[in-house]
Amino acid sequence: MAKSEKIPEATITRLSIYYRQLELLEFDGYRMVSSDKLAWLSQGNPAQVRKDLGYFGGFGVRGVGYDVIDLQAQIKQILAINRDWNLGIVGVGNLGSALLQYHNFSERGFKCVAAFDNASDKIGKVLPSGLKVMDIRGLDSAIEEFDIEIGVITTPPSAAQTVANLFLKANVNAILNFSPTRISVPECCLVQNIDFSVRLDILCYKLGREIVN
Amino acid sequence: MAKSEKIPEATITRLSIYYRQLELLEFDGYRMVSSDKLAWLSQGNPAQVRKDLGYFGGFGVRGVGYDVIDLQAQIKQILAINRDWNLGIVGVGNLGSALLQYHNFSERGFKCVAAFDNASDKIGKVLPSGLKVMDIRGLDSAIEEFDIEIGVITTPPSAAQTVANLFLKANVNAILNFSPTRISVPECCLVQNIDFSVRLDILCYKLGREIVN
DNA sequence: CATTGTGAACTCATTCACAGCG
DNA sequence: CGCTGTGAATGAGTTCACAATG
Repeated sequence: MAKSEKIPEATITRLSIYYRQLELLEFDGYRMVSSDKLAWLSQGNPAQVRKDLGYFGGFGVRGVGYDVIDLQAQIKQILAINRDWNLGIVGVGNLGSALLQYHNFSERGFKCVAAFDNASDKIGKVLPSGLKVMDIRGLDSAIEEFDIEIGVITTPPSAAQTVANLFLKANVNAILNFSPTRISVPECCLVQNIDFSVRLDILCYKLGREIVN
Repeated sequence: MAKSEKIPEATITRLSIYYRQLELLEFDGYRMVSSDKLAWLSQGNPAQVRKDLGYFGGFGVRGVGYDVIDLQAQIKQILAINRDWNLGIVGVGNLGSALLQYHNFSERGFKCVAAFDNASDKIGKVLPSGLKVMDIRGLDSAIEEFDIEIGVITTPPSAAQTVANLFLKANVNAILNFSPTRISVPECCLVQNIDFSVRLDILCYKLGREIVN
């Protein structure tokens, strides 16, 4: 019952996954779902589903399950995705460009409101979305103007720390870092790393083991 | 000493990160590094560094540290990234196209050797890399021809499971899944998910908490 | 009576602390 | 003497098992 126990980050990850399954369930016309079914769909364990949800309150009905619509609303509220968030992307290379057009972001309320680069041949270019690439030197004022809340780094690794510092100076203290390096930031700043090659390395490690064994 | 203890996946993740720092250390001219320094660079704990490395053998010299070059070689061997791996990418949208040109992959020995889509306006198109987009219906034979070992899914979520099944049928049992959905595969198949919006949801959750508290 | 909610048990991962060694 | 390697201690996260209940 919303006891302020420490909540594992893995729980938050799973809530996000449950949420997606709930969308599909609603689409398929389900009104209620059991922890058993939700766990199965999310490739998890029913006890875990109940415990995860239990951290935030008793959303279920004993003997029946969880209301598909209601639980979506609850999770949206918990994850604070019941509103839009403004993203600013730094680094308009291949990956940055892809993210700027990525439907999955806009559909889910993540709005790319500004794009920055330091290369003169990119600055001023108008992207397919209609957004004009801005000079990184204007980051500070743009953050205020566009109310950017989350910074996205899609630069080469050598520039990542510099960009992070710029975000920090401009009071953006949530960063999604796609560059394959760890940036160092003060306690107050939230970072999520998405490092493709670490993921590939893990696959290779396991593939390597398999072949050996 | 290579005791076949169970090794945490987190250890593998960290090895990948240590490896990157070792590259930088070598570049900066360092010959030796202590667990203390490597931990600091990798934003971890020195005891953890030693334990992680200890799972695979005693690579260090007491009183001195680890040889920067030698440790790189050891980690490459452990992660099985001391050779190239062939990737096949399915879904030549924004993200897929970005990955196909992503330098970080090719530099690290991950070779995109084939690209597939099901949209007739994409099939046959020649990508900047020189690769020609193939019809997904030719996946099976292409996998053999190009010796594809790792399948990359960059399709919309609705197609992800279908693509995964195609990979499985063609005996590709390592998948990097960028679609924001969980695919279900048999035990023998390795999957790594890279789900951008889950990462963003985590940031939002924490941002939401901060504002409240 | 099926299914939730949750303390207790358990499993897995991290950190400590120090013996071992170059 | 300094730093590694590692068993032991701690801490975190998951699963069990069952009482509570609509």
